[in-house]
Amino acid sequence: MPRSVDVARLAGVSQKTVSRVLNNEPYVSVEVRRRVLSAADQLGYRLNNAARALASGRTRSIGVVSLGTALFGPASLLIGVERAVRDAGYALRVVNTMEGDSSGIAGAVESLLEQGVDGIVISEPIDEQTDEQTDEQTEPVRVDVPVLVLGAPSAFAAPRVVATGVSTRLLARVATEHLLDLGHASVHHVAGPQHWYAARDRLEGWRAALRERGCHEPPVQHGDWSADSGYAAGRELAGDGEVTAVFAANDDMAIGVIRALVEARRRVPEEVSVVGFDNVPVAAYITPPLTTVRQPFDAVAAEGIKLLVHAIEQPGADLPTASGQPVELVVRASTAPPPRTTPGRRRTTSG
Amino acid sequence: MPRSVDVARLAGVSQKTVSRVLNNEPYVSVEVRRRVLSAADQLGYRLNNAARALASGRTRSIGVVSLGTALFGPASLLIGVERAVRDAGYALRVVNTMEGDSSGIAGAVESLLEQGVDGIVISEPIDEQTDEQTDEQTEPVRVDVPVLVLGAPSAFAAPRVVATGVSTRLLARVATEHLLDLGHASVHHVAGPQHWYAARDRLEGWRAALRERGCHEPPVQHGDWSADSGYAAGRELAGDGEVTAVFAANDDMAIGVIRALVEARRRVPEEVSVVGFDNVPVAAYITPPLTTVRQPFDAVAAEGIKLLVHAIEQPGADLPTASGQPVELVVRASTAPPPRTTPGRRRTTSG
DNA sequence: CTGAAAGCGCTAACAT
DNA sequence: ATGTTAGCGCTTTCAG
Repeated sequence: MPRSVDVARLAGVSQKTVSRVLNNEPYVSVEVRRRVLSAADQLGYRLNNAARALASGRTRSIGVVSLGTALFGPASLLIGVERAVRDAGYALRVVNTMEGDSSGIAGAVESLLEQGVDGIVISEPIDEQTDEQTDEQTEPVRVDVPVLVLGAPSAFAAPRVVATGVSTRLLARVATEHLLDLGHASVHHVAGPQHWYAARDRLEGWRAALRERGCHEPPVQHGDWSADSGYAAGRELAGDGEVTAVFAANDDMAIGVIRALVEARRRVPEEVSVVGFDNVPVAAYITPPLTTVRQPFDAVAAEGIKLLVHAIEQPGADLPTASGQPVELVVRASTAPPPRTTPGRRRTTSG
Repeated sequence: MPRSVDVARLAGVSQKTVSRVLNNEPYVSVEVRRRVLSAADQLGYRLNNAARALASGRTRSIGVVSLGTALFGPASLLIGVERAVRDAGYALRVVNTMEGDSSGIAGAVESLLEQGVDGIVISEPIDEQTDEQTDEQTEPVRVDVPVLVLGAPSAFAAPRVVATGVSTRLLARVATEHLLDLGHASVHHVAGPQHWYAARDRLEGWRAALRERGCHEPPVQHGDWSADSGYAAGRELAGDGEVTAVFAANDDMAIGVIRALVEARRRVPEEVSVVGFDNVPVAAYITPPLTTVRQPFDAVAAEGIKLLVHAIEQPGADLPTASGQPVELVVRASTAPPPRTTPGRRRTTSG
């Protein structure tokens, strides 16, 4: 493996000059730069990042703590993060925390810190297990690099938390209002697992919309993001004659709900409208095509990483460019006005 | 930041002994080990990986070149890879190659090599652009670490390629045979983009099944994995009265196909059967529930990483434990026997 | 079982 | 605009 001294020798310059060229530092003549580059190329020279990191104290890498799930949301967010990190000239290191992991986020952060990262992204964190027995005096990790928390405020206590993701509450609200605007008396909700901030956030958005319109708040169905759980919730809902509109916290659950309704001979959208969340690629092609709201994952990731990199490179004041992403409701065929009912003659199931 | 000498001082031992303890090297008395560990804990000591890498020449990290897509297959594979890598005690670095990337895989590999990785995983590679103008004398990257290619043989020329992923051909074959077994005269295929090895592989599996049974091979429809493209293919297929069975190269496209058929008033599965590929989580909940084949992503990733780590740690002979994964066809409601037709009276659309 | 010395390949400060 | 001198914090010999 050729080292920078080898390049220097071949180019007839000092080793430091090679370093200058490779780091695009100023004060290098064009001629020398050319010679160095050519020598490096000729030798097939590759910079040794470990040495660079050791000497400079910076690794030029960012670590991300992500959920080990192929769910559309987390997966899309990770892709956005990788792209943004790479564009910023950093390398990406990934640690997944499986749900129910004992060490959890703290352990993942610890391992990233040990690897040496200049910044950390915590993507869509879920609440730590606060079981009594797990609490073996877990002293909080000492985090000395900036941390970007994507999708949950205050989920991680660290000195340098730079941004605390997007609120999907507004999106949930828009989804709910869409149904209300169609004339539905109220909207049922199939929520995600409540130890996910994203799930709680959407639930609150739904609740807020209902309150503002003075609508009755029906009991919440709880799912785990899977179509499977949506199906289970849908079976409950299908038995309730009051249900005319359902907002599911993600598209997969919405698909499960629709399936349950269809099996129960409740027509979608004629009898029951369903709205999802995410706009997964197949949303437009299921039957009926699903009305949903699109999440701007790439934009969120890009903006977050911009902030994080800023915090890494200029540890001064940070710019809270909370440039609100546009809300995009995608209306398809799964939503419609409620079935006509003569007021007063409406059959009620609730006691 | 405390260093290992600080720990040594506090524990009253030499710095080398600290190193021994932290690396679980033998020949350290229990008492000394305890003292060192306690001192390290007390100081909040964290090993510096850059220094370790510089001194040892190994980074204990593995790099993965992945596609920047949230498609179920690639995303699932990445998760499996992360898990396996972590279980093996390595860190994971990720570089995505966006489709149509000019530098492509070679560039991604180069950047991983510069970061310093002990091994490289190339996940589901697509063919490099072989356009004339892109061929600017791209000298092949000099790769001096073992490489694991997941999902495509010989896609990357390197001295130490250890394994060359699973063949999905067999799975495609099983899917096709399922339709043939139901009594269909032939099976149409909606293929993935042909610069993906996975797509070609499945196409060949389909073709092999047809050939073996002496079936006529209808023209192939080409998609890009999206439900959108499946829908377009489905519209073509819907217009052809001969079509009674369709095998799509992934579930998303299958969903698109079904949508197109439904819109064209061709009933699934009564008139046309559809089989997908992957067993995405919603497959069971669309209408009709989709028959598909499951891919064992986790097992594939685990086995591949096992091989890679072996190649890294014992650069001797490698064990080709090609322990074939079990094939799993998931039969649901989207497939059924073909509609009854009186021989000779069948309406034909083709000229 | 434990320790001392010698780097790993680079960047950071200070020359020149 | 370029070169010199010190380390960065570990692991690796090699001695005890």
